[in-house]
Amino acid sequence: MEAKRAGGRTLAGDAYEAIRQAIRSGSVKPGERLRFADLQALCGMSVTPVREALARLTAEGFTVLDDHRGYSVASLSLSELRDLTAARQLCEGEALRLSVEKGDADWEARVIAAHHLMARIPQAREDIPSAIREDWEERHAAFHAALISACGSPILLEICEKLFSRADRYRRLSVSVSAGARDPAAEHRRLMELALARDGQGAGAALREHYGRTAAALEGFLKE
Amino acid sequence: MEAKRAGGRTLAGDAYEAIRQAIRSGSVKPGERLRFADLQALCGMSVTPVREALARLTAEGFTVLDDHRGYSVASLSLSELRDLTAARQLCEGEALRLSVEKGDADWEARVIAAHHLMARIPQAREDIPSAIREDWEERHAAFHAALISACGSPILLEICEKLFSRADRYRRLSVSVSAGARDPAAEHRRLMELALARDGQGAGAALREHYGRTAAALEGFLKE
DNA sequence: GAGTCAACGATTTTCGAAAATCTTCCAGAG
DNA sequence: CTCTGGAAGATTTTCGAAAATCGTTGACTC
Repeated sequence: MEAKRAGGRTLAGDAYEAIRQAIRSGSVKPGERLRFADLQALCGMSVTPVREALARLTAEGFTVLDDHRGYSVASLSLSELRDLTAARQLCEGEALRLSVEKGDADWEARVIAAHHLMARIPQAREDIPSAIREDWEERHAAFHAALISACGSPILLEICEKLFSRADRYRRLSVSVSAGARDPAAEHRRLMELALARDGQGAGAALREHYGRTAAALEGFLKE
Repeated sequence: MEAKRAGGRTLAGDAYEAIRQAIRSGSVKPGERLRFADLQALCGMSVTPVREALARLTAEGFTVLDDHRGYSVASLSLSELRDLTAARQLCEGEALRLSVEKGDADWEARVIAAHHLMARIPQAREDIPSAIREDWEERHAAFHAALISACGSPILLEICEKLFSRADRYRRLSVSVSAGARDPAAEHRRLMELALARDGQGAGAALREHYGRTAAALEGFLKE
């Protein structure tokens, strides 16, 4: 959704990555308050770039701002998970349908390549089977992005990307809760096959079901 | 989508309002570069709150950021209008369908009240018929927000609000281009009647057509 | 004992200048 | 004449401290 930072263009970009990583990995917990003093120590910089990073994270739903009370990590809840799932089913389902309809041979190649990269490595870490592998998560995001990449709507793509990254923390929970109970590899393969077979309706339905299962695996594990 | 600022909670909030207003009113043009020196003079404050305001505006699509080259006003284009229209038809159409399905008597009252307030004043200014009245635009936004307010999905509401405000600049153009050619009052009334009659499909279709007409009125007027 | 209010401590928010970066422009070589 | 190199100027980005604000504590009144 924004300019890609190779890792050192601006300090604000670095701070964004660092804080985002701290939130995703769980080293700062949902609902926890984020003090500027701590974040400055963590990122090794002054307050200004940290402030800009938090502004971006807030726009993406990772943090929340209370005037004069500062920022804190957004909470996780069952109701937000349901809401997020429904929104993703609507937006990404439609984007996939459009993409299947409009995609050319380049798009097919992108989908196949992304799927191959993702299928090549296991989802969970070998040392901690309840934890997700960072590189798998990256390739997983790339696969879903590739699927909808031919939809022709930058705005829809931006919405989908935001929703996808916002669902990231729930996805991690899902892996640790339902380790081995599902077969995500099969679901992804089926998704790809339907898309390449130009079955837009079927692919959309499979995607919605795919997301529905992830959400269902977390029902009962989250309160409220 | 964020905490409401009564007008003086933080300077950053004031800067956000001021710059947003400058962009919407057209006193800074699409594509134009926004220098911090100018904005500081405009807002009467230091660089820090201006920077935060621009971060928020960028998240909402009003401005764009190039690393080390600063911010500039987002351009208008025919392709973005089409994209925006399609996204709004998808998201707001679904939100309206859900709202009609779930809305209670309070929701009905909110819709009727919001429509009454909007219908009570003319859309265009009396002195400059090609310019939109600020208070009408406010009530127009409130009416559309009321229609979908019972959809039960905070995330979908946030997306719709962002898309609606992002379409604001196109809407102003539409008024100046097609002054008198359409009858938006009738469209709004029909929309309300279908919603109150609990015709979710019909209301959704009417909304999509409503947006389609606004977009069509601008075809040929925008290049690219 | 309950309630009010002022002062304190912690934290955010803002400032004004310094540092870093990009763009432009001009001189000099090929 | 065109292209490369580099210094000057303009602008963004970052810093460290000052100002403003919020929550709390504790004394004081009723």
